[in-house]
Amino acid sequence: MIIAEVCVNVTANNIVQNYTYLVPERLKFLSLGWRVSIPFGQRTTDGFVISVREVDDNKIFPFELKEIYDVIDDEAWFTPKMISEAQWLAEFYLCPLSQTMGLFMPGRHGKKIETRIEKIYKLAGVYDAGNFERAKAKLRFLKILEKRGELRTFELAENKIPSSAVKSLIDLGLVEVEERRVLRDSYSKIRAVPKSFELTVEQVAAIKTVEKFLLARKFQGFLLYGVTSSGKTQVYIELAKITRRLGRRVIILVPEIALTGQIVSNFRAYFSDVAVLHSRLSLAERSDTFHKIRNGNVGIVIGARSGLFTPVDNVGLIVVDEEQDYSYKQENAPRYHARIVAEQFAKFHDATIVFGSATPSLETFYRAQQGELILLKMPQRVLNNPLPKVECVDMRGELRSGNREVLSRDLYRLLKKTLAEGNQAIILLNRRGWSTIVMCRSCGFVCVCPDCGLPMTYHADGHLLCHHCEIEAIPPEICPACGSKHIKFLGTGTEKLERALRKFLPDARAIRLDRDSARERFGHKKILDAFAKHEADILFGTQMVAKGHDISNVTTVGILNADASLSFSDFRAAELCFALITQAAGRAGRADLPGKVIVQAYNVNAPAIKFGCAQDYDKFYASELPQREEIFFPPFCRLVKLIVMSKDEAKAKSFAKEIVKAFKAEVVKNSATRQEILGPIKAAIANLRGVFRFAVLIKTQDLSAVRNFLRVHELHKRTDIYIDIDPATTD
DNA sequence: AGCACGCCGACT
DNA sequence: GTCGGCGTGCTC
Repeated sequence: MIIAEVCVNVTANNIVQNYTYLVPERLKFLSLGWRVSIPFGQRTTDGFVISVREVDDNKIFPFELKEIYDVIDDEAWFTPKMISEAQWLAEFYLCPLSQTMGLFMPGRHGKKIETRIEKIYKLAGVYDAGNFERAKAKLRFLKILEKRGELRTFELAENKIPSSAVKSLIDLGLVEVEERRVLRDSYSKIRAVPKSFELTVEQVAAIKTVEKFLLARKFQGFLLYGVTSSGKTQVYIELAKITRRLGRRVIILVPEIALTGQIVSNFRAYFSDVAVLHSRLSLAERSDTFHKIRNGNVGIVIGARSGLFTPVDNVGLIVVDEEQDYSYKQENAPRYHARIVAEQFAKFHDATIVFGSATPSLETFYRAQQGELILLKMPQRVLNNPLPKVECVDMRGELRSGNREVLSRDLYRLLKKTLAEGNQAIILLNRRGWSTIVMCRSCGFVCVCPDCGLPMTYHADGHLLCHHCEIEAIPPEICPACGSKHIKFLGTGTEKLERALRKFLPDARAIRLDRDSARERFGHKKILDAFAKHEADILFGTQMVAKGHDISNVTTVGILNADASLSFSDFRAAELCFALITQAAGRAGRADLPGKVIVQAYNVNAPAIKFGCAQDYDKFYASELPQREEIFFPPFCRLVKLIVMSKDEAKAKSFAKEIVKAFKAEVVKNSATRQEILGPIKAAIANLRGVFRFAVLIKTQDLSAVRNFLRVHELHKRTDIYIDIDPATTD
């Protein structure tokens, strides 16, 4: 008899092993990678075949074998490579295999996705026109087929050919039908023409260095550290060309959907076999794209972090663009970081990996300094565009001189000048909504989300909105805590900025780009396209405005509340702040139109602001690194965050304390390398829907020792703990 | 995760 | 006496 090891697709931390099923005779073609529907306990669910083998009919199992019901797809969904990658992910992130296998599917559960089939009609024999003198439609159909070779279903109507004519010609054997699968692809229309230009000396040098390793087909990592507009994309394209010439494939990762448009059209100008993958595609589209990749018809996969999880094989090059970007981190389980995963996958493929950034993460730059990654520098902008001039405005000074507005006087004047000259401006304010905090002036009460406890943002539509849970509430007129009427709306979001722009620059055409204004599918693209076509003078909004687009008329960039993020206790706050300023500033100016940037901040002496304004990454890095070393944080250690949950606050806390105690006794004491454990502290979201949450932070130089500890105590199997390896935040 | 089994409180 | 609360344990 034939039995199969099946990974059962139920999301439960305590189901870690695979289950054995009997393969019925009619499914004996089954092999590894097929998705199947199976009985499991009292219900039916889906599962993934991990292996199939023949065993003796008399073999007895310590449990009752059940039969696989059926297959889900028409072909094996997972390739062997996908399965081994999923297995590695499950080991690394300490989560069930079913969860990591799920990353490689278009939806959470294996559901058959209907394929779209179209019929192709072809001439099947020689016809005698004389027989069709009175059958005009039939004759027309035959003539078109003769001329064009084939006709597709939707073209029948265009040519006014009735289905009756088609049917009778098929019956006569003069026309044959072929069914062909249609592959849906909403990016198929994007195309661009290669621009003619010469590569810079730095670009050529970078390409030559990487080329050697591409040819050797050995794993090697690179950091392409190039200032904004230094032409990193063109380097990726040239490297992709080399990789394709070697017959190998390419994965390009970009942080967000908003970015993919630009890079997709850049690549489409050079390659015809580009597939695009990100989480906003429809299930059907994703499924079709997988089919195309599985059958080897794709040479280049461009995607957000989920672009890693496709059937693409024989990969020679992986690019992680804007590697410092935190949208590479998945916040829900499995909590992977695409930068880490990409590097491991590159090793599996003996591929070259290139991390690209103008403001590398401290982790990556440190690795380059240590020689783990080869550093490729591109300090010059293409066409020798000068970097824009950056001026920092101290908003405390503005306040003192009586300006309580959102815009400083300098920025206001600069905007007026920019518009008068017919140029465009970008303004970054990294908070959406109207007021970022609603507070009682009498007692200090702050309106918080009933679900997660984080402060709620007031929106211009009159609602309070939790930016974490998307829950809406009505702002109170009197304080629910003390009954006072002094409710104040504090802090500035993009909606309040919008009013300020309309008030002070009434003639300017300004469009807002944030999650609210770009909610619809391809919403970002519409707004950015409109701005690129100069249908607006000012583009303002959250960090989306700073990312991945080049608009040549932009001469002015304003960054408001640049230091707002510095008030968070997060150890990465300075790094994120610096990166955002540099990125936004990089949007300004071109060769004949020098750019100007105004950074508004309260704490103008903070290194992130100072070096951000100087656009000096090296100095920022030099000032930040020793501090990280002193407090023992990445890049000097790896972080593992545990969140312990319970409806009983005391229980959660005491359990978290037990973990800390055990870790100190078993790991910190016995380890040859440095390990620390902090906490428990109340998590940033201290209570989620009645469940109390405590955070424990492990700082380690030996991840596998930590993993081992968690496994020994079976903490990864528990439903009341979650484990986050390389977390984005520490609480 | 689900679903069943099991052991204690308030109802026709 | 039973209906149903959710704690515990298992699923090939």
